Amino acid sequence: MDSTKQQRRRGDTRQRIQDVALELFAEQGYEKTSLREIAERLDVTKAALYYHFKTKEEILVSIFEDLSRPIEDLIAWGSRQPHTLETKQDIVRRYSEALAAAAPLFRFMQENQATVRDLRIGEMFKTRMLGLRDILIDPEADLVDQVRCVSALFTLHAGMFVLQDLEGDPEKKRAAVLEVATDLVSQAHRGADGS
Amino acid sequence: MDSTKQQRRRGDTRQRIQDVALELFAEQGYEKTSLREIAERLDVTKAALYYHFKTKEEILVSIFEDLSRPIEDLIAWGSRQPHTLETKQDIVRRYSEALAAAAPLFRFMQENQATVRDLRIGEMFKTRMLGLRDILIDPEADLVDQVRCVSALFTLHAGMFVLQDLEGDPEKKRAAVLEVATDLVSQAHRGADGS
Amino acid sequence: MDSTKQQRRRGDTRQRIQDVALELFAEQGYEKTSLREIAERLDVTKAALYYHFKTKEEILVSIFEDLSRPIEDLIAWGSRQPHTLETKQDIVRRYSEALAAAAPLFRFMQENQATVRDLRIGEMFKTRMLGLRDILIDPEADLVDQVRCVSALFTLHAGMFVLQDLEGDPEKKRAAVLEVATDLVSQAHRGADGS
Amino acid sequence: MDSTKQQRRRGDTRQRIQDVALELFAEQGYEKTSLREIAERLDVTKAALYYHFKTKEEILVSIFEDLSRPIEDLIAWGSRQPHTLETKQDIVRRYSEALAAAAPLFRFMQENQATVRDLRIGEMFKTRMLGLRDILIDPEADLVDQVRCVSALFTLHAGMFVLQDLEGDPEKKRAAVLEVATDLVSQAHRGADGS
DNA sequence: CATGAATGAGCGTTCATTCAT
DNA sequence: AATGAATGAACGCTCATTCAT
Repeated sequence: MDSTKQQRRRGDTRQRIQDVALELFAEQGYEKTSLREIAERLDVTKAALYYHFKTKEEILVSIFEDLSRPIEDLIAWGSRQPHTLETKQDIVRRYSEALAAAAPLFRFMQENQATVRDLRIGEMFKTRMLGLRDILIDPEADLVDQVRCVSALFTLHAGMFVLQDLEGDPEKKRAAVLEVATDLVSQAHRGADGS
Repeated sequence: MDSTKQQRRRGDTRQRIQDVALELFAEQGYEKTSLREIAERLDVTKAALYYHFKTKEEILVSIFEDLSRPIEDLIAWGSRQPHTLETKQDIVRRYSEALAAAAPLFRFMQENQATVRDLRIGEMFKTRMLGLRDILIDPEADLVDQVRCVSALFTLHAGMFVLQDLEGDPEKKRAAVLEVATDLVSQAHRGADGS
Repeated sequence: MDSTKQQRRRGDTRQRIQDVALELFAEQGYEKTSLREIAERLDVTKAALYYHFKTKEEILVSIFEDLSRPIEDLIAWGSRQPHTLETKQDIVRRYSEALAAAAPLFRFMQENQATVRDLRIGEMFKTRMLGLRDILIDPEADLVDQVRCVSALFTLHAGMFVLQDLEGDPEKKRAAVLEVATDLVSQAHRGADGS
Repeated sequence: MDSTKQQRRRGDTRQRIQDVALELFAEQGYEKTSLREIAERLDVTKAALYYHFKTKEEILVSIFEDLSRPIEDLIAWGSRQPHTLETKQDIVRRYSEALAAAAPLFRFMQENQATVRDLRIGEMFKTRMLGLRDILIDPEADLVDQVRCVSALFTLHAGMFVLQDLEGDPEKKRAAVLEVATDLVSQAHRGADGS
């Protein structure tokens, strides 16, 4: 008797809220996305959102926690490895994959920095980034080489979204971005090492 | 007879609005900065803002137009130069200077991309960026080299703000960022050219 | 346990908003009646109004639609009748009754023409009036007779409100107005027909 | 050296304000016409309006006083005449002319009754109307005949504007309206008289 | 598992008006 | 004869949030 739609909906409302919310957050920004809008798209009431999440911010936090777990794991793993070039290149490659897998979230993070900064996930994200940086950077390295590493990170982040405007096969673009990032990290490593 | 404060205020209110607005926009984001807040800081009423600007957006537009003029000029100049390596390096160096001169504005632009995207300055900014890109990139160059150029741009942008957290002399940091960016552009040029 | 007042309020807020709104709109005009005023009279917040209606205009539209339904029906009915004198007299009589039944609304419509003109109900109202006119007027009739019919309509409308200032039994006044209107329509019919 | 425009403007600003104001008041209504709008059309500042008039209401009052003088005179004249049918017919005819001469003002008065009611001109207008009514109506006349006279008045007023939508020569339409109004007054007179 | 009804705070904007110059 | 600069009050509207049912 139940429509398939209704059956599908049973029990997965929480997930559906997260999906729609992320979509809208990424598309329009956090502030400009209202709970009313999210609720309307899901064909539930605003109050229903509050059954599943305590606040608007909590919705975002839950999305962030769910989708950025692989990256957290990656960083945890990386911290325990020796700071060899191979490790660094590995990290860069895996990070590139992780970013691609959770692209909408990271697009959101990049485009809403001002907002995110004083939300709970702001601190979380910053901590992760610093963790990543510490894996890639040798603290006694040349300042220029340190910048190279940071630059590699930004290349991965921004590359993702800015290059979407460009023509061409997305996989090829990602490969190119990865190559440049790897290059930067390798140059930095050689600099620190080489003397 | 008049207090100095009052004298200072005569005639420069428009400028003072822009200053305070930019400060708050950069600090808290565009959406989270209310006109009430701006007005209170200036010790005028909200309505006074509307004497000088037609809308909230107009305040931002006026700031953008005033502060980004040097960059517009730079791009205009660059477009008329031959696409040699020297030109590119020159552009990168000058762009770095221009960014530093209007740092709060560009910090704002970077941290409020989602918001800015559907404001008038969104289009303006995008157009400028594409202009810059077209100066640095050779269209028939390798995809990887194209990414290098875009990466150089982002390094300049992001480097500015992320490296503020780091220890050390700001001028030295800017020099390091500039070096990495120049490097990237040079590598890209050689790639396109050399083969 | 609940106060009667509170019980009364449950579920009929929408209706109460319409009632108070119409009262104030008719008394002071649409523009000069603020949502704050309506809300205060009902002892709810402005935001509560927005739970029940999307905009201020929507409140008015809903009132109009609810109260002018009988007239819409009357016109629909009239359009399907033969254009005999009896039909016309019937329409006039019934229209007079319908106007009396929704007097505050029509008083409002008459006294706020400039405002109503660029609201959604402006068009609706105009359409209805033209429908009525087409029932009463024979298109090939003498211009003077056409005016008589329009005049009959205005007599009904205006009579309602202007004659309130006058002394005397309201029912008698309505009867007098109706007689004059019927007279005008009859004269017009004879003119068109007779010769 | 001066442009003709500027020369024309010398000294007649007050008049120009009235002209533009009436135009906008009639077109959009009193409330929806802001002083900013009037000032902009005249290419002066809002403050300039306040040099010539004390308040927004004063602008309207001055327009009303200037344009409705002929009607005031007409009523004054009428009050001193014997209440014969000829006088009444004369009044109706002359009133019709006067209305046509100041059409925008009377269109405004009709479409902004709710607003005008609590402005100074509200009282003035009402007084005039009652004066007119007292000329046309015999107090001991039948109620129906009294309604006929009021109806004649409304026919003149409304006819003016509603019939603009209709096809045909404006002068002919005015003549038709006048005929109906005269008719109504004559019938009323005969009724009162005849017995 | 969710809704219906409401709130309090705040927002961007507009308005008629004032007054020193 | 008019402007430049500002004000105070209000307005329509939206938002995240709450809570009894």
